[in-house]
Amino acid sequence: MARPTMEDVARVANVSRALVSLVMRGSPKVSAQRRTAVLEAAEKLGYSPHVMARALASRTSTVLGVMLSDLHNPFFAEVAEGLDAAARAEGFELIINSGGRSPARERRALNSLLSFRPAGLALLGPVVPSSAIESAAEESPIVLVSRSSRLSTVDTVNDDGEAGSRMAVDHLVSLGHRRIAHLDGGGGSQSALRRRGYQIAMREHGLEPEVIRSEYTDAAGAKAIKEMLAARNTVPAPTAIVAANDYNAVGAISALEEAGLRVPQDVSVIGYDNTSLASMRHVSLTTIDQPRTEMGRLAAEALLQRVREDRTEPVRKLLHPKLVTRSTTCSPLS
Amino acid sequence: MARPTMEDVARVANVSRALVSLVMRGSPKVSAQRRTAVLEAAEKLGYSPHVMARALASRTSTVLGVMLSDLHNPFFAEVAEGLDAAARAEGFELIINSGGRSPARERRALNSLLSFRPAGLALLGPVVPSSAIESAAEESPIVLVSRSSRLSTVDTVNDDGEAGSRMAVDHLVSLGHRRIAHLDGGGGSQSALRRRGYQIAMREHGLEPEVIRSEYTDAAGAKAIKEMLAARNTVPAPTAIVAANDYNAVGAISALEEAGLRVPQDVSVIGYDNTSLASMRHVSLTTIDQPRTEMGRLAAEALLQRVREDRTEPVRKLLHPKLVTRSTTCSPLS
DNA sequence: TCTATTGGTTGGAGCGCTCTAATGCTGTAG
DNA sequence: CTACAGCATTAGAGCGCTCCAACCAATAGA
Repeated sequence: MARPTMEDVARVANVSRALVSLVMRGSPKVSAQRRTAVLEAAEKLGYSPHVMARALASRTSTVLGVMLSDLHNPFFAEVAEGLDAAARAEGFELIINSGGRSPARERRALNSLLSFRPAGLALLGPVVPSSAIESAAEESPIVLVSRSSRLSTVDTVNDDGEAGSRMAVDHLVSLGHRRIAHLDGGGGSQSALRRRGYQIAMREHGLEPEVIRSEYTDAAGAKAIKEMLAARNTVPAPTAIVAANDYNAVGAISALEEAGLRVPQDVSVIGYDNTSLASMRHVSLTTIDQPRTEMGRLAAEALLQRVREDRTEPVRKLLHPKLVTRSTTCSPLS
Repeated sequence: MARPTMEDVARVANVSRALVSLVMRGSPKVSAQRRTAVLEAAEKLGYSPHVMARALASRTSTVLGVMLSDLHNPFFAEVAEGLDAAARAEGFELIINSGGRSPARERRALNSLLSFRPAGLALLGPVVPSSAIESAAEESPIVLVSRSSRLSTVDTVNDDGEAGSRMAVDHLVSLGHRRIAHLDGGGGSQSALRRRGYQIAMREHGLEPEVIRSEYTDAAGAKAIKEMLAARNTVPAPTAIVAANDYNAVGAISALEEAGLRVPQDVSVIGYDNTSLASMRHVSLTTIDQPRTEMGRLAAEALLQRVREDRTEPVRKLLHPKLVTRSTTCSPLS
């Protein structure tokens, strides 16, 4: 288990440790002859540099910390993949961590990442209070994904949730729907924006918004629909639903079908995120797509700019969502 | 961004750096008075120890590397959570990494993790050739989850895929099914075992096994079913399907429904893994549950035993799956 | 011929920490 | 009053690396 060190390589290659270091970092000021000698020795010994020692000595880290608020949510997984690709291309390593949707666990995860003294930190959909983000920002550059912030020390990458919701409404209106309800995302990070977009679009079309409180889960979506249907006598049921996100939409669809309503013939449903879930044949959900990989790439870019000190003012990236039409929306019957 | 060091804390607390080190590591041989002085100074400065420096100096790492073969698969996410909880309880940090289901990317991910000189490595469903695992095992203790190995240097944690498949068959037979087909997982890690369990169980019940080649994805499941139905004239269609995993099952269900067959009335379908997907109301899939969190915990335990050198012989954990009955299985109609 | 210059190479200090051995300081026994 | 524990504390070396300044040819310019 004892791995060879630079010293070992130097001895075998008959050069100094400093020269090995230069070769390992790909310095141009090494003769071809020595370079191959070093590389051969390294190869022979199975040497690879010790990242931690390197970080310590160089006082610069090549580690980017990533905290996913939820390891289960495929949305974050895909943002992480975009981040990973971009970071790797620039020679950075990713260390990932999960906060389990709980502020307390997130805070611990955050500290754990910080203890690695990363070059930067990407927080995907964090739910910690912004004071925690602020204090973390004193120790490392930070980029937030799917969460906005007024802090001048952090960058943000978000999709335009307001525009996304408007697209959803526009789509339904163009199909002929008039009674369109919105299941909102409760305290979830982007829910206020999505709700606002929905409300604005409805009013623009001269329609009355109807917001139903919900959460970013399928159980909450089902519950909200059930309660809505129970009140059907007093309030006429909508012919279309703009759900908080894909998970919520799937729950809503289940509840609608259990109540004997067909989707989309009786009620159209539109989700948000375009997670892998939505594209599954069995689900085939019309939804609003966020450019997840691109968001990851932009997050990496923002971080790397700060690391290189190309920039100190905060950057606010706002990406454009787009409508993906599948099988859960159609014109209302009547 | 310059964080305080132990030296800074020592200066403020009017003690030596070594004493601060002792306090930070919770040593009992420090007077209460000095301890509080140090802790106060640390608090005041916002000090927290530098994990990398610590690892370097102590020649022991508190980092466990985790490679998920696929960040999107909720199965691995949950194993990772189990690992995380167990590791954290013992004072270890997790660094996670993804291999994106490609051997080449996995190999890189593996090297990246190794370059942190972790205390141990957990590989969840890896697809790299076992030679890569063998050489990694020379540098760090390794535990494999959802992959078996004959290497005496690595531990493994698996569910009993053979038993799981048998449960699936037994369940269907007890409902009265006789024509039960299996969609297999192709080259996926546990697919051979699941296939074998299916075949053995079928023969035990005096039934003829019918294996249809597929993959661990919903698209593959749908494709396999379509091809099967196209051949219906020659081969009578089965009344029940044992799918390779949940994703595969969901694809299969879509294809069946598109062909006008009802699930479960016309065809029962049973998945494998009991991922969050299966429990979604809209899906409500009968499936075989693997104790994912427990698997993560056992993986962490295996690693930590090796780290502490409590053990050098390999350990092979085999967990018992169990049947979860939901809405996609019932007795055949006739 | 004697400096400059350049390009390759190296020793040594030091990153923030741990760990061993040594130190000072009680308090108790001889 | 000396001796010796026993405990709390500390100096100093060293983990594997980077980086700076110094060094040493070998070549070029005067």
